[in-house]
Amino acid sequence: MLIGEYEHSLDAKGRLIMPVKIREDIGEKFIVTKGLDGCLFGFSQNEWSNFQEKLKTLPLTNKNARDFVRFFLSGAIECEIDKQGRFLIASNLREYAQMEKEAVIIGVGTRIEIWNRDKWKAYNSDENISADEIAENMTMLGI
Amino acid sequence: MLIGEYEHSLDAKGRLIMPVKIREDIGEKFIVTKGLDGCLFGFSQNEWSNFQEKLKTLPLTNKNARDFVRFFLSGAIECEIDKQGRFLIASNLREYAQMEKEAVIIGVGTRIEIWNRDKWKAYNSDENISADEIAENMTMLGI
DNA sequence: ATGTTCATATTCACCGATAAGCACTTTATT
DNA sequence: AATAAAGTGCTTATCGGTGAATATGAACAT
Repeated sequence: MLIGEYEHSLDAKGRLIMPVKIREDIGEKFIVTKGLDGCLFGFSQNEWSNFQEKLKTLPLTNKNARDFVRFFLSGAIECEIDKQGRFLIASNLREYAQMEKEAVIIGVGTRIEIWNRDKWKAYNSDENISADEIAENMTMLGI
Repeated sequence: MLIGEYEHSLDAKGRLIMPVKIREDIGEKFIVTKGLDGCLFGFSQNEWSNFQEKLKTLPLTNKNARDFVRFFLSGAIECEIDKQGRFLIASNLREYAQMEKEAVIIGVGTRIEIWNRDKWKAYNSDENISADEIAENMTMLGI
């Protein structure tokens, strides 16, 4: 189960440290894709396989399905954690998520998310996310 | 599994670099044909057989199906990757996909797609691809 | 407080992938 | 046969990815 929030910085070549506490769970090789709200998603090999299987079932003839599959697969890259615990974020993904220097990695159960630090702060502080609202939604979900 | 997005440029003769990460998967010889949404499709020999098999199952009595089959088969050409990792895109296919200089190759699971860079950017613009729709699809797939 | 260890940050050097230019070969056209 | 156009192959330069070395800083033990 991936949890926690970790702040780190990209080096000049666009590499990022994978926090030790996550490294074990996500594995040495993992998949990074474009995510929602301007972040990147990171999946362990296992989680990614599940996801892929589901994508395979979608029909080529349906435009909506093509869009969906293109979004995730074209945006996906396999990353490998090097001896020093870093991984390279491909330049198109860096661009998509507007990553420059300061980054935040958060654990979200089945995946991690990689954010531009400022965007993450904004996303949280913004009345975007209020604890009350979250609690309300939880009730709706029967938690 | 073919994934990722790679930006490269055609040389004066219409040749394109095949990204290293794709080269292995797609094989030295592969099939390029007209694709949907204005791009070109590229299949490994194996995936091309699968694809052909699927086309065969379509009912020839249906005009729509006949058109569909003709579209893919008539445009198909076998390409070979040269020692320097490039392949030539036949001129009729180049014309079809409006390839001039800047190209994008994306991996989409069982095939690659080759796009005119600008068309790909336009396709990915906000007006075309909405995060809400993607999120909705994710929910439907239980991701 | 001091020293030790481990995680993260930063810098540098090297190598391979790609871009670009050019020359040669083959095919088509006149 | 001469010329043009398209296709193929080689060479060089540049840039990004990769690995190594070192520095910084936090956590922990003595």
